[in-house]
Amino acid sequence: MEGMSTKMASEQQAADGRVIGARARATRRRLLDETARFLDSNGVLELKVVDITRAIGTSPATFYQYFNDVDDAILMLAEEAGEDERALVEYFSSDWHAEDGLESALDFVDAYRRYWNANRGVLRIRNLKAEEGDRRFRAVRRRASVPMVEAMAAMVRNGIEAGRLSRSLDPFATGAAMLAMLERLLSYQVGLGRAGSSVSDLRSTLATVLHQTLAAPHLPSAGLPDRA
Amino acid sequence: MEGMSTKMASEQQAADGRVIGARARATRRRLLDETARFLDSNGVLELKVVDITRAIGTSPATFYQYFNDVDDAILMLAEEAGEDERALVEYFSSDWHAEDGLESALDFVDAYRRYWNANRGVLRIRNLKAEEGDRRFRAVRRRASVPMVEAMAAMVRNGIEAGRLSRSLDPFATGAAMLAMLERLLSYQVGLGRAGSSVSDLRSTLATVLHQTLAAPHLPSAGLPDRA
DNA sequence: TGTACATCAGTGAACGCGCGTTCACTGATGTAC
DNA sequence: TGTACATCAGTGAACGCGCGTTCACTGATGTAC
Repeated sequence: MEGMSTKMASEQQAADGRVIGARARATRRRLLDETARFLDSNGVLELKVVDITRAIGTSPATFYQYFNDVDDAILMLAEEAGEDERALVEYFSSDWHAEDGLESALDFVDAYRRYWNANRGVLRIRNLKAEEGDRRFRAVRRRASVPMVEAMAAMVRNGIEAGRLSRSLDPFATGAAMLAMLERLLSYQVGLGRAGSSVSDLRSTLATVLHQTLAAPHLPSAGLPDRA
Repeated sequence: MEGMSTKMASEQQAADGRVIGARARATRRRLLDETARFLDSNGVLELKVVDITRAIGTSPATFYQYFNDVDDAILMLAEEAGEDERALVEYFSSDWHAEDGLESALDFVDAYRRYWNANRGVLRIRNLKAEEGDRRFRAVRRRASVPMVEAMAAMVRNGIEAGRLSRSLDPFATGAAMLAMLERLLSYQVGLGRAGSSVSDLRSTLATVLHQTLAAPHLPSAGLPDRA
């Protein structure tokens, strides 16, 4: 349980602590990838070590050379996904108030969608476990999302100080709300399609909401009175 | 499988189709309630019929008199929750453009929070199953959320026609996005608390985002130019 | 360059727990007369 | 009002599948000389 250095532990050691070579590392990778594939297609509720290992033509015993149990493997996948998620902060370094601010928002939405689609199975279970109170998954999720939430919070803070945004927004909560919207809505997707909203409707809607919530541009008709 | 009238099936028959009396109905209720309690506290992943039945001092065999399996029970709980969810549309009948529009939004947020907290365990698994592709859970969720999403979509449609809202919003997708934000953010709650946003920050943030996205009031400083 | 030995990597086959599920039964409630 | 019988409701105890997990082993790769 103790004794693993957190950083990159996933790439250095077997479950018994022994250092592993290149061949072993490849096997471990295949196991992780296959686990992710199963999470994408079949879901958590019927995830079985036997299936995973058989699918890549290896034996269940092999799995236990690298992971203590399935959760262990999933946690590592979640950590990897987290690294990709953290990388998304870069999309908040451009100036969303500029003329082409909505473009920046669209770029971010697209990047987030790619990220989500590449990791949906893993993220689904990460979030479930986190919500069910698993401390390890809580921690992984927090580490992944805080940077992005903070970046959005900073924009809101600026906006409030500049008088562009309502003081009834809490910066951090606003960031979290925006992230929540993205996460959840992307997991709908299919259902939405049936209801008549295309992927591009979704895309521009998300970008618009993000943009106006975080950067408060003028609306096309800003300054019109509410209807009487 | 076939042959059950959808409406109120949960209150009329045992798993074998036999009509049941008052005593049986009470037992069934206790089973459902206990299932919900387990979903709240322990989560889906370790839900066991034996535990549920033992907790209310009855036998696993009893469970199977009323439900084909655990999913069956959960589906019924999800249907019940759905009825409560549908009832929330009423909060969109008041005029969110009125002077006290933000109050309307706050009322809705509070109601939604009560709803969510009363059903979090069930909703969590309903959404998970729906996302993993289970048709029955998909259907239950759709029936529950479409009315609310439609109500919000209608507000957006009005707003766009009146020139108050951006044309880059797709009405239905916007409604879905707002619902997504609520659902997901409420399941965070705990994590947010630790990060320094209180429940009341959360409340006013959600209400503000909803209000400005759906009803586009003037902002405190509407009409100011973007910063140069 | 070849041989012996050490270490790394992988696995077949079985064990056994835990749980879903069922069956044959007991007990409770209702009803006819 | 009491008794007999029918139906409803509940359950103890066991069966057995499916899966996680392990152990003792084989095969592959690396290294010393």
